[in-house]
Amino acid sequence: MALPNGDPRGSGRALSTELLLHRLRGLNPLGPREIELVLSLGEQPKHHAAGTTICPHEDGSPHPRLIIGGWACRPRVMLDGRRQMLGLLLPGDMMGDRGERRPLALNPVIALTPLRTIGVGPLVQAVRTCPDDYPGLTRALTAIDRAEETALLDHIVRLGCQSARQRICHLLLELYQRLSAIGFVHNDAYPMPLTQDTLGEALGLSLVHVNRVVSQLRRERLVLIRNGVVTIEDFPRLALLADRVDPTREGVAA
Amino acid sequence: MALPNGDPRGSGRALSTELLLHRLRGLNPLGPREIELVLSLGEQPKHHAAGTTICPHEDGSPHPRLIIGGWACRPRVMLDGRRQMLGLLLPGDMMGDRGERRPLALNPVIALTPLRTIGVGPLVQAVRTCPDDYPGLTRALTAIDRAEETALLDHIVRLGCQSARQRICHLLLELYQRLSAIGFVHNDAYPMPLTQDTLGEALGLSLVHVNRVVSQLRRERLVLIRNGVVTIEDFPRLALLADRVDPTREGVAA
DNA sequence: CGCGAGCTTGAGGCGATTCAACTGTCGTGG
DNA sequence: CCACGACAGTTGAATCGCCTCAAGCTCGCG
Repeated sequence: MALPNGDPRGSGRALSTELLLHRLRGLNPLGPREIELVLSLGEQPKHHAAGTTICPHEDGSPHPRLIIGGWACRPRVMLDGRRQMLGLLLPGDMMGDRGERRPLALNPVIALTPLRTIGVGPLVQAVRTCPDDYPGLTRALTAIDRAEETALLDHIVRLGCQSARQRICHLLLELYQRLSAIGFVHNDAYPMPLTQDTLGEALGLSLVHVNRVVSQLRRERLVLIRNGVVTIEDFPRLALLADRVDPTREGVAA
Repeated sequence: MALPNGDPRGSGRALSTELLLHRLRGLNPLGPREIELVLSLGEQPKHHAAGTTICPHEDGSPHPRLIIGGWACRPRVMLDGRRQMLGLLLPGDMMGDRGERRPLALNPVIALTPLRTIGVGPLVQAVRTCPDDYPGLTRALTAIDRAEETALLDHIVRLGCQSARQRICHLLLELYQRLSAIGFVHNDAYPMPLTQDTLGEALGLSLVHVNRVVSQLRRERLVLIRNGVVTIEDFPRLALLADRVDPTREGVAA
């Protein structure tokens, strides 16, 4: 059940395709032929150092890759040099060309931690040309697309009409849900390698203010962020404050 | 070349399919078979009063519709009753189901002006089942999808890291470009039926502040907004201020 | 040991919000 | 015909959230 953590070291091609398969099956059940296809691809995994730009999409189409381990972001750079994150990428997310439909894919992706990815070009290609042969994979890839856009919409809500407190809580809850789906949450806690600076770039806040709000949330025992680990301490209050209902967690609170 | 204006009255089925065809051809050249398909659909146009919610997507999938005339928006309602616009819809934009790929389509659409739409369910269906038969239409629909996501990304940039001044200018330029593509711009001016209130809901600003900034922009002779008409008075300065480069207008300035 | 990256804290200022009142312009009905 | 309300825009005053500048802190690491 538990998935190896995000550590990008410790590898082997076999393990990588296993991880890919695990992710896809988590999205949608796959038939034997589909499992066969995934495992037979043998696309070599790649490692990227933190800070590397991976997907500049200068000329041709960079083949789509799926993140196996580590975190990344999609920054948009403004004239004055400031950056606005369009989104955060976690294990199981995709980057690169997806058939001309996603301008999001044209934006650069930068590794925030050491990153491990695996090429899924042939897989995407196969599914695109004959989707009827791979119904489960088709739905799995569609689910990834959908999740990506859902994240964009949530991001707009945060930036558009929430206070710094709300934005931070809202994002932490989103991360909770996304990481929970891929087995990174244990005891209401999950790893969070983002610096407060990067958090600010994602949320449209200054480093200083992020710090103040985060430490206040800690004092109020709502969330605890320490040593790269986020611990949700009061789920109901947090969800209420952030104006975000977790669909997977209806009525869990006493 | 010029397109009839956004007035939703003045109708007839024939004219509506003509408009639909015009929009699609503006996106991508179509072959005779494709033109035939579009004109043969005969989907009845609908009128919606301003303020109407059109696409609540409660139960089944509301068939996709294309906007022929008028403006609409996609609001997301928060707990405290405030609204955040996820986007603005202009003539030529689409709403409703698009094959499970777009969570954006699940959000309600509300008419901001009297609105005229035409159903494109069969068309989308035909293109989806055998895209190879309608390459031009396929590309046209893809272009609509792409434009939608591009707008989302621009929206994030505005909300995330721009001042009120910049946000307003940035949005006005986006509208300029989108309306220009469908023939609504004449002499650097275009119709803009949004109230300052709605503008604020889109940009994450208060009505009062929108007003102040808009009137300052007017005093500085950058843009003029009056009687529902926006006139761009100083393009280069505006683009620089908004940190938005218009790809269709490179080097036009003296 | 000293350095750098990330985190923390204080002081001051600006941008945007809220509350409130006032204007102008419609369409409606007495 | 004018009174009326509804609606959009305008303006002022006070407040607050967040930003910037500026130091100082605490680690881990060469």
